[in-house]
Amino acid sequence: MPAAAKKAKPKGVPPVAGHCATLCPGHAQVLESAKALFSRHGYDAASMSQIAAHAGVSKANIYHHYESKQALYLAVLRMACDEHAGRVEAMLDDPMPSSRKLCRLLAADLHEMFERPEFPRLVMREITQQGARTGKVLADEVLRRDFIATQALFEQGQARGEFSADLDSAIATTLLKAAAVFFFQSYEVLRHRPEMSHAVKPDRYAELASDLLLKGLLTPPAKAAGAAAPARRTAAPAQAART
Amino acid sequence: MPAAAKKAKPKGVPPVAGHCATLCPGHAQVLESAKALFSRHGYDAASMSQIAAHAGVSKANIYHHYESKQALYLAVLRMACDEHAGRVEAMLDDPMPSSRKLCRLLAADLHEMFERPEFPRLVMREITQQGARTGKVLADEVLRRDFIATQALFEQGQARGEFSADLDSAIATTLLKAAAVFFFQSYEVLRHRPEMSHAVKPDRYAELASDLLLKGLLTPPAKAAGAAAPARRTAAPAQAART
DNA sequence: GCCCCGACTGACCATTCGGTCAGTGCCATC
DNA sequence: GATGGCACTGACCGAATGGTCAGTCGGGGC
Repeated sequence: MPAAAKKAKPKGVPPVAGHCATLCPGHAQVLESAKALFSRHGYDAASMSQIAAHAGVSKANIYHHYESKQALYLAVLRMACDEHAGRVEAMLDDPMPSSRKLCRLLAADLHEMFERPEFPRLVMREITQQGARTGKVLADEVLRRDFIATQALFEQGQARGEFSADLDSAIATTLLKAAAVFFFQSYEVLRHRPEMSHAVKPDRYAELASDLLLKGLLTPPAKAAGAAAPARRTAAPAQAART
Repeated sequence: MPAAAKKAKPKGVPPVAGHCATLCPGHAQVLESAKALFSRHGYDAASMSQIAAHAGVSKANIYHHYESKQALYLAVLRMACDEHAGRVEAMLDDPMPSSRKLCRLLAADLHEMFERPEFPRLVMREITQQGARTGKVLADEVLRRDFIATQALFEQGQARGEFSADLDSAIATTLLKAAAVFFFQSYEVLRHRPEMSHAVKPDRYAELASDLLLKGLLTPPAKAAGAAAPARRTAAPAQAART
C-alpha cells in the first residue's frame, strides 16, 4: 500500500495540531525539538529520526501525535507564529514621540529575532520559498500583521506632524522591516566587517539605522552653507529632478 | 546530513570545477539544471537524480564531472558568483550625482535579482544558514565585495558634499542592501498588499525607497511650524521665502 | 478483579538518497 | 585496424528516508 496511504485517515484527529489538548510530556518535547531542527536545518534536512532522537522519544511516537512530517512542520510554524502575535500592536498606544517609537520598534524586532532566532528563520524560509504551499500562508499572515501594525505607526507619526506629510508609509514600513530582517540574516557576515564594528550590537544598530532613516542621507539644506560642504543638491535642480 | 567523514579521494581532479576546460555539451546543461534546482528547492531537497533527469543525462554522468554533490553545488555557487562580479564597482566612476547613483544602484540590484533570481536565492540561503561551511565563505565574499563598493559610493557622495558629513556610510550601505534584498525576498507577499500596489514594479520601488532614504522621514524642520507640514524639503529655498 | 484507552515502542516496510562500477560508443592518433 | 582516452550509461550498492504496525505499558473507571 505505497501511495494509497495518502488517503485521509478516518480518524477524527485535527489535521495540524496534536489531538491531546493538554500537551503530554513527550509531546511538548517533540514540538520543541522539531522547532529547533526545522529552523536550524530546514524542512528537508531535518529528518524525523533526528527529531525523535533529539526529543528522546521514538519516531513512531511522533506519528502517533502527527499524521505526517508536513503536519508536524505546520504545527511548529503555527506555534511559533502564535507566540509572536500582537507585540507591535501594543506599542502603538504608547505616548512617546514617533521617532522614538521607531527606534524602539526596530530594537524590539531585532531583540526578538536574536532572542528566538528559530521564528524569523522559519518564517523567512517560508516566505522566500516559491510556490503556494500550506506553510506559506501562515508566514504570509504573520508578515502581514507586522506590516499593518508598523504602517499604522508611520501614519500615526504623520498625523501628529512628526513625520513628513507626503511620506509613503508603505515604503517606510518596508524599509524598516528590511533594516531589521537583513541585519539579522547577514549578521554573521556583517559583524566581521571592521566598518560595522561600531554597530554589531543590535541596540546600537537600531539607534544608528533609525536615526539615518529619520534624517535621511542628504546634507541638511538650511545650515550646511558655511561649513566644509557648501555645495548642495538643490543647487542643481535641473538634473536632480529627473528621477 | 550528518558528519561528512568522507575521505578525500586520491584522484587528481580539481576539487570544485569539472575537469574539462571547455564545457562538454552535457556538462553545461548539468550546471544550468543544478543551478535551477538548487536555487529553487535548496541543497537537500534537490536530488542528484532530479538534476540528472532535468539535464537529460544520467546521474553517473554528473559523478563523472563532479566528485560529489557538494562539489557540484560549490561549482554552481562559484559560477553564479563569478557572473555577478564587478557590476557595482563600474558604477562608481560615473559622473552623475550621488543621489541619482543611489537610485540607479538600487534599481540595478533589483533588476539583476529579478532577472536571475537563482543567484540571490543561493547566496542568501548560504548566508542565512548557520555554521561555517565551504559554500558560506563564497557567499560571504560576494556580499563583502558588494558592501565595499556600495560603501565607497556613499563616501564619494560625502566627499562631494552631497551626503551629510556625519553620515554613517556603513549603516547607509546596510540599509540600501536591506532595501533591495528584503524587497526581493518578500516580493510575493508584498505585491499582494494593496498599500504596496503603487510600488510593485521594482523600478518604481527603487525610486520611492531611495527618495525616502535620501530625504528621511522627519518633516523638514525649517517650516513645519505653522500648518500640518505641507511643504516638502525639495521646495527650493528661494521660493520658500514667499510662504 | 477487569477492561479500556492513550502514550509509547521496536521492528519493519517501500522508496529514495548519494555514490559506485563495469562497460559502451565515439573519435583522434598511431 | 589497433589503441587509448573520454563522455556517457544502466544496473547496482548500502544507508537513510518517511511512514506503518502489532504490541507493551500504566493509570483511571467499572
